[in-house]
Amino acid sequence: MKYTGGAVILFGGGTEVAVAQTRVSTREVVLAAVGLFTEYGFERTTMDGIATATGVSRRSLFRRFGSKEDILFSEHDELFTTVVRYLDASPDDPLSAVRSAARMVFQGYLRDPGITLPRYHLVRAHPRLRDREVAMTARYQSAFSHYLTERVGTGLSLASGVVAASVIAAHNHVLRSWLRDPDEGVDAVWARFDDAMAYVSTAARPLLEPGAGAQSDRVLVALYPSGTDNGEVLRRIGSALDSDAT
Amino acid sequence: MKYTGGAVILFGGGTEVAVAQTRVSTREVVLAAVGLFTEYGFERTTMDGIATATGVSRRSLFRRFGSKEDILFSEHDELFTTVVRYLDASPDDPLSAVRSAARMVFQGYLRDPGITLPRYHLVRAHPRLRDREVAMTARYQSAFSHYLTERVGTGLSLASGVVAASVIAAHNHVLRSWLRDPDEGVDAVWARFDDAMAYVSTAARPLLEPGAGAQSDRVLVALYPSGTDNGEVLRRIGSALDSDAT
DNA sequence: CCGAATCATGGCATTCAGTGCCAGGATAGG
DNA sequence: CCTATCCTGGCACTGAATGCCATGATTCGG
Repeated sequence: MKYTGGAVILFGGGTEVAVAQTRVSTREVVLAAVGLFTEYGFERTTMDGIATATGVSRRSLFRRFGSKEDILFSEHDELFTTVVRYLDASPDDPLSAVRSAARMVFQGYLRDPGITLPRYHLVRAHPRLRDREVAMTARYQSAFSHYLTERVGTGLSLASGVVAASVIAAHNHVLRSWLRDPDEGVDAVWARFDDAMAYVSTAARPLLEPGAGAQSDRVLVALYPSGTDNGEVLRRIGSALDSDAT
Repeated sequence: MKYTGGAVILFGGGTEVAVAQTRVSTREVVLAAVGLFTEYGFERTTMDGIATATGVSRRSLFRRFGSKEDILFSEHDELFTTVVRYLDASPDDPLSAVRSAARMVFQGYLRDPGITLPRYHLVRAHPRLRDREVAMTARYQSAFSHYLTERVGTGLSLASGVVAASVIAAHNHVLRSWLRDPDEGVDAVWARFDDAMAYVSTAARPLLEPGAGAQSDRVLVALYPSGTDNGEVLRRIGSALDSDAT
């Protein structure tokens, strides 16, 4: 055994410096792996390479992370469990809770650009990693959907699935734009995120209202320019109701 | 070389019968592989095993399918390209075209229960395969989203993403229920599928209307029980408009 | 009908991810 | 101080995936 504890690694220069400490933290390993991936490509980077670069044995890497891909997404997994716990403990209005949860996920990306940004470029380049990333967001979507179904009733499971998918889609929409252009100001990104969430919430709210699931109910959605006179709106809705009379 | 052409395989009895023909069809290989997977489990089934069971060499299996997982999802890939081609050639109302495309996907599952049903159980059992399945639906969602954005204008890209996600969610909702209980009548399944599509279309349509993207516009969503008198609906909407007056 | 070019196939060797097994050192607990 | 438990690393092995090459099949021009 060469190391009795952790190691701080400097790569890029090729020199490795090991410092005896407690143990190599997960974050250190992830950062080192991300660096190797972006420099040499994902598949051309071997677990042996990561092992020698971090000072953690190949065997221990597999034990702690499970697989080479899992190194890239390990902190993402932690975030997921955090978000799920948060949801389970949310007695609030379900839709608001889901919005907050989505906000936590978004925050998880913004908080750690040193990992999420290079990972984004890796994910774009390798279909395999892309699938993995997609699977992650699908896990969030599934968690949101189950949470909503549980809170608003099983009669609205379809609506819950649609709303969860919409929230995730809006989240990813803003997230991708930031990943493509991370130089945008943080405030501006958050503003666009909140706008997107408000947008999708407005559209989703009525779907989750009690009684909205019954097929015998009717939903009326009217859309009109902001300049339209209220009376004109009422006239149009009235005619729509007449033509839709049962 | 042992075989000059295709092979028809009977497994379960363990006997393999090879018949000289053109070449082992993709479908035959997939069915054989699915049989082995369900019988022995996915990871315990080796490519060597599939090779000997089908009469196709291990090397050719990799060449034709790419990987062990890809054998399971190969016909799914074909369907995807078909759907994308269909979308590209659809000059219709974009939302209707997406609905039709979703219908094609659903049909793709119902048409071939001999593959999709055992695959569903495999996917449920193995997280890795589940990720793969999720990635497939994400590809559809992405294709739908891009198609919608292209047709309704880039100003509605967020709306396109949300609508695509909603359509996929509704599709998957009905699909999963069928996969769980495939004994349900085909007509009933299609009825529920069409209901779900109508449901999500109704909610999605206004999001894609021209001008809906501008923030200065207002959207009014009214929800009321089916028994409500039209006049009462108008009164409620009128009061809502008054309280929302700019 | 035949020769040549192209392509698909199979066999072989190699790399590397992932796992089981075991030994040694660290740590906690009595 | 001794022991039980846990974490780590080394070793060996399976199997997926790929590159290379030879061979057989197919197609096409003559």
